[in-house]
Amino acid sequence: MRPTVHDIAAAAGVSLATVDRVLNQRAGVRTVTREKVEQAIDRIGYVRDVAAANLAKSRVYPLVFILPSGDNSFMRGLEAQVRAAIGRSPVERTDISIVTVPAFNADALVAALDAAREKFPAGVAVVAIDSPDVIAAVDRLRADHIPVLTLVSDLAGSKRDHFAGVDNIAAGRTAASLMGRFLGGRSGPVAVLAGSMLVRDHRERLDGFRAVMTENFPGHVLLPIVEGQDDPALVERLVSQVLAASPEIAGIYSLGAGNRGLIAALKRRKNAAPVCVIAHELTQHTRAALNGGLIDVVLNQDAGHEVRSAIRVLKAKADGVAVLGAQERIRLEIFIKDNLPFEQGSNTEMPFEQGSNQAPEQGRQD
Amino acid sequence: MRPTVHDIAAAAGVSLATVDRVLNQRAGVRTVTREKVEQAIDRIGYVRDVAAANLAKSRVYPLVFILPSGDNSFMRGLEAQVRAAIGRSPVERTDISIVTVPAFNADALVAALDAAREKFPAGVAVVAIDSPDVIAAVDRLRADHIPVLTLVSDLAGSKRDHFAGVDNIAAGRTAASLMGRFLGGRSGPVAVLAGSMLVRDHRERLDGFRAVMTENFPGHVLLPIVEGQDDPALVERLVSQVLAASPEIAGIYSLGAGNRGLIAALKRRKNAAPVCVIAHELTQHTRAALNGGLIDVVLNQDAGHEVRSAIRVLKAKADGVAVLGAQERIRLEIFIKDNLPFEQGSNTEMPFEQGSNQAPEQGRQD
DNA sequence: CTGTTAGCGCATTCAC
DNA sequence: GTGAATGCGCTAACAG
Repeated sequence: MRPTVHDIAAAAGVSLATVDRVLNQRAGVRTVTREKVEQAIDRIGYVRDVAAANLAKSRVYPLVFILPSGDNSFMRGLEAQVRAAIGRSPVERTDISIVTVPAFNADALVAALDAAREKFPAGVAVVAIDSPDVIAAVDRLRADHIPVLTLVSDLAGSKRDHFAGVDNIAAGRTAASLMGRFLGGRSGPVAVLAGSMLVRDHRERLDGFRAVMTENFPGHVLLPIVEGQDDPALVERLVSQVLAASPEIAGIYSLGAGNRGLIAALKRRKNAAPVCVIAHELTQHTRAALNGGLIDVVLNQDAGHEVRSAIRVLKAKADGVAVLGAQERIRLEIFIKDNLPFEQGSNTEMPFEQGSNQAPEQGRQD
Repeated sequence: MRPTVHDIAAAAGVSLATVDRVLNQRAGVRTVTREKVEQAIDRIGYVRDVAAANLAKSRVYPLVFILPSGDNSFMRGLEAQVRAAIGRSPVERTDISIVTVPAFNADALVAALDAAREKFPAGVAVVAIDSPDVIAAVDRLRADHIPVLTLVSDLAGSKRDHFAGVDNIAAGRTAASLMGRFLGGRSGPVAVLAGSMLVRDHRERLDGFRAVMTENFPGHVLLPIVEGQDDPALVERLVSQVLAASPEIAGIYSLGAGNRGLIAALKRRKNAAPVCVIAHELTQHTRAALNGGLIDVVLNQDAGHEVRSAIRVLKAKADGVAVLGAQERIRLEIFIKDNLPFEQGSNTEMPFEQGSNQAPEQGRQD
C-alpha cells in the first residue's frame, strides 16, 4: 500500500492535523516540527491522494469562460463544447459559467474580465484580444491569485498562466508550404483573407504564411491583406472584388473566419482557372466545401480538446499542481478530403456494449 | 449539493446497504424493494461519485500491455509512454505490467495473451496481429470478462472492446493525395514499402493508398509492394535495389517501420532526380530526415495519447461506464517541416510558475 | 502551537 | 432480505 497521512504522522511522531498543516502549507507549525514532518514525507515517499482530498473538501471549481458572441461557427462550436463540459460538471466538480462579449471589442472584454474578478472564480478562460487594457485586466485577475488561461488566441506580455491553442505561426507556415507545393509549377498571385489584425492568432498566422511564401515561393506575389472581420457577408463582398480584380489569382489563404462568405464567392466564380484554397477551422461549411472540392485544405484546432484541456489546466493551476505538458499540447490538425473524420453525432460509447465490431469506429467521409 | 446515497435511502425509505446492493446490481434484494430504489434514483437524479467509490474500494486496476519487442523506434516510444504511465500509477490507481513478444509472431502473441488471462487483470491492451488464433485468444479473454483493447493495429472479427489507433485506410488515402499533389505534373512510378501484410494497419494503409492513386493519379504506376519486415538493414537493401532498378522513380510511400534503412538508402543516392517521400511515425530519424529535406511528409500517431487513452478506456470498460468518444479518437497527425513540434524534453509544466511568457510554449523546429 | 474528532460519498463486513 | 457500523485518505472544525 502507498503511504498515507497516518504513516507520515507515525514516522514524524506528530498528529494528523500537524501533518495536514505542513502538507497544505498553513501557518501555525514550529519550524522544527515542520522540518521533521517534511523529512518524514520524502523519506517514506508520500504522494497525496488528490481524489480523497477533494472528497474531504467537497471541492468545486467555479470557472468562467469568456467567448466572443456572434455567429462565428467555430466560436459557437467552442461554446457548445463548454456546454458539454457543463453537462459533466457533477463528475468533474466544476461550476462553469459562460460569458459572451462582442468580437474584436477590447473594452467589452475588459469589462467582462473585471466582472469575472468580482466573483472570485477558481479560474478564467478567455479568448484574448491583443490590447494593453486587456493585458492589464488579465494581470488584475492574476494579482488576485485567479488563474487565467488564454483560449485560441494568446496574450503575450500578460501574466496569463497558460495558453490553450495551436501554434499559429506554425499554422501559417504550414499553409504556405502546402499552398506552394500544391500550386506546383502554376504561377499567379496569392490572396490572404484575415479577420482582424487586432487578434494575435490572425497576426501570427499571417507572419508565418508570409515568411514561408517569400522565402520558398517568391514567384507568387502576395496581394494586399483583406480584413473581413470574420463576417460572412463582408467576406463575400471583399473576396468577389479580389477575384474580379485579379482573375489570374492562383491561391487564397483564409486565416480567419467567415468562410461561408468565401465559399459563396467561390461558388459564383464559374469556369475560371482553379484556385488553391486553404482555410481554418472545420465547420459544416468548410467540411462541405472540402468534400465538394472548393477548398483544398482545412487547418483545424479541436475545440473539444481545447475546452477539456483548459478545464484540466485551470483546475491544476488552482490546486498548484503540475500539468502533463504533452497532454495539453493542442495539435494543428490538417484535413484534406481523405482524412475527414466522421461527423460527430453521438459522442459516447455506451457501457456494456458487446458483440462484433466488423465496422471500424473511425472512418472516412464519402 | 448533488444527491448522495443517503438521499436515495431516505427517498426510498430503505437503508444504505440496500441502496448499495441495487446500485452495484448485487443479489439479495426483493424485486419490489429494488424497483422502489431504482425509481428514487432517477427521480432525484443521482450520479455516483466514482472517486469516492474508488476510495472506499481502494480500487486498483491491474493492466497488461503486450507490445512487440525489437528495436522499432515507434514501438520503443510506445513502451516509453507505458513506462511513463507506470510512473503515474499511484495517482491513476493502476498497476501496469509490460509484456514484449517478437514482432509478427502470432504464436508468441497467443501465448502472451493466454498468460495474461491467468492473472485476471482488469484489462489488456495489445498490438494485434491478424490471425484466427489471435482472435480466439482475445475472445477467450473476453469470455472471462476481461476487457481487451487493440493498440495501433486492430483485430477485426474479434470481440475486442475498443481500438486505440488511427484510421489506417484514411492514412493511406491521405498519403496518396499528398503524394499525387506534391508530384504535380512530374511523372514516374511510385514504390510502396511495407513491413508485413500480416498486420492489419499495414494492409489498410496500402488499401487506402492504392485506391486513391489508381482513382486520382493513374499516371503513376505502382511498383510491386516491398516487404521490409520493419527491419532497417533489410529495408535499406530492398530500397537500394528498387532505386537502382527504377531510376526514374517519382515517389516512395513507406507505410511501415525501419525508416532508418530507407533514409540511409536515400542518402547514398546522390544527384538523381528528387523523389517525394512519405513515411509513418515521427521518430528521431524521420524527424531529422524531414528537417533535412529527405522526407516530405510524416504521418504520425501520438503514442502518448494512445497510451493515455488506452488506460482511460480500459478503466472505463472495467467499471462498465461510458467513455467520451471524441476524447478517445486518435488523430492522424500530418507533419511537414513547418509544423514539427518541439522535441519533447521536460514534459511537465511546473506548479507556481510565474513571470512573463514572451516565448511561446509551442513552436517550430528550425 | 498541537492533538482529537467528525465527516466527505461510498463499499463492505457483520448482525438482525 | 435488510440494516447498522466501520473505514478508505484526507480536511477542518474545535479543543487543549
